[in-house]
Amino acid sequence: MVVFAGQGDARRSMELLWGPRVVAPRTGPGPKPGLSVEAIVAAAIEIADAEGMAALSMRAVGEQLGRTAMALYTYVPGKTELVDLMYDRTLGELPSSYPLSSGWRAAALAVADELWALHLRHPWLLQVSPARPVLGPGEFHVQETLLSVLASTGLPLTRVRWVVAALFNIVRGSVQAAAESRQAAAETGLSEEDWWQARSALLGELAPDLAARFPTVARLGDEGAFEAGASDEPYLEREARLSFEAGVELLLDGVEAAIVRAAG
Amino acid sequence: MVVFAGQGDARRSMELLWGPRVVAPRTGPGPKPGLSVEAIVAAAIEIADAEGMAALSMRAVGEQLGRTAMALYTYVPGKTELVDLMYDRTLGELPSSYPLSSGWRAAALAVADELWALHLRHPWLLQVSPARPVLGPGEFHVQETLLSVLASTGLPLTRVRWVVAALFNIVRGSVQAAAESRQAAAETGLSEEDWWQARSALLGELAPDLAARFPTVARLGDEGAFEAGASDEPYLEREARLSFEAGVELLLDGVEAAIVRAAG
DNA sequence: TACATTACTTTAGGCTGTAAGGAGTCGGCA
DNA sequence: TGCCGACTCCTTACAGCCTAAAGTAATGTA
Repeated sequence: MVVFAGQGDARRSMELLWGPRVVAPRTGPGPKPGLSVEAIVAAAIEIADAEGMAALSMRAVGEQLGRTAMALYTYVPGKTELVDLMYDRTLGELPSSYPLSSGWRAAALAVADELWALHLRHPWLLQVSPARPVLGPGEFHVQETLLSVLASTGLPLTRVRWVVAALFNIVRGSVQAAAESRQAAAETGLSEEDWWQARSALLGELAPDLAARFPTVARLGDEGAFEAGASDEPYLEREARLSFEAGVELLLDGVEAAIVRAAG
Repeated sequence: MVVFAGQGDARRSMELLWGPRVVAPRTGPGPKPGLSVEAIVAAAIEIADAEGMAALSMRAVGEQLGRTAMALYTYVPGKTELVDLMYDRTLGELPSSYPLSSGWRAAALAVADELWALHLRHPWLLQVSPARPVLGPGEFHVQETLLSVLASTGLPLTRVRWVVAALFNIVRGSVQAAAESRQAAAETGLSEEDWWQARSALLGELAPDLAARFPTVARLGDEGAFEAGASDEPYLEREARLSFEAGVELLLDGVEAAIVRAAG
């Protein structure tokens, strides 16, 4: 049940994460490798993007590559490590240069936007990190990017670190809502409005005292917060995006306050 | 593969979430129920608390109650619904009254602390909500609590909503790091320092150009950000707690700025 | 040509959630 | 009293999962 991640496994993982991505062709006996770690990771990412993390099985990845599941174990120690690789490689996609010419705030917003888009392209990322930190180049790359942009505020790095953490959490949290909304719509076939309508009908029936028990939530509903609005964007998804934008702005306001305080 | 959550299932779920928790003793033929939904949920929570979400199987829950896995299906439609119930019941644990006499900021900090503690007591909560919103009383309770406290800032409710979302995300994100740290230590038996030491040794060996590639991260390391410090608290866990506190403060600073802006 | 080495497959075992059908228990009615 | 029907709980079974172990085929070197 409990897997002890021994020294050997840790080394192997780190080698895969940090090692060269194009392996020099082996010289010596034995058949030529038909696959590669990178090909396997790419196939796995493709599956997770298209069908979600639940559909990601070793069999499925093998099939995608015209092999059996067990063939993958020649290249990758196990599924855990494969997922770690997927995660880290994908984080590495984040663009790295953000001009500071328009100020740190604009740059920070740009990184946040890219991070949001990255997570929305690969929503399965959100199901990965419940594991411990992967410590791969991709993860470092994201940290470096965020840290360097926010270090330009002039705040001490030890404080910038917390800003980065909070920003990352806000992005992850809000994009999660958006991703869920997409997935729910795709899986059930129900449009979001239909789903919501069915649910609120049920709520009204099974919890008639809702407004009395949760007055503030009810008031929020009364103020039309949950209306679909005119845009075509699915409502939960728009909701999530707005929450993301507002959260980031709030946080950056807090950073600005900290800068003023430090200067004053 | 794809499960269509039809109308019937939705109704059943909502009934379980919102229905009475002590069921009136049935009158009529048939053996008396030996279990109850609440007993099953409690057993499941116990297992998840003690051994993590991965150890939560229908068989395990049944065993805990002296039954087989299939016995549970008399009370609960399936594992998904059971997890939803666990999630919602646990959120319902959040204390609900936070005096505003010391100001909204103190109250907001208090809620955040309780929410943090709640998640740390039940770290599996973090693996649940990748599903769509449960819409149970516990979830509403948390929303109501946060909303009502932050509504006392005087900001319009539609803006308070984003504050709540951001706050929730910061709590969840930072507590995740703390929970992971605990779990890793428990599973590997390695103390955190040992684990970290082994990893940084590997990093130094496999990625010797780390400082050049990620200068800001390296600078952070140089400034002693990753030192253990004097306290007994495990370092990653302390790190997570500090990140939580700093993130919340930053956010509330942002809220304060918004209040000033609205007033001025 | 024989051998060592490697890629890949097949087989198998122990998990998982849950569908299906059967056994046993009880309340109410004839 | 006897039986029916409802109900709880069980056993069995199946499809899927990850992966250990062993077997097969292909390849380069001695």
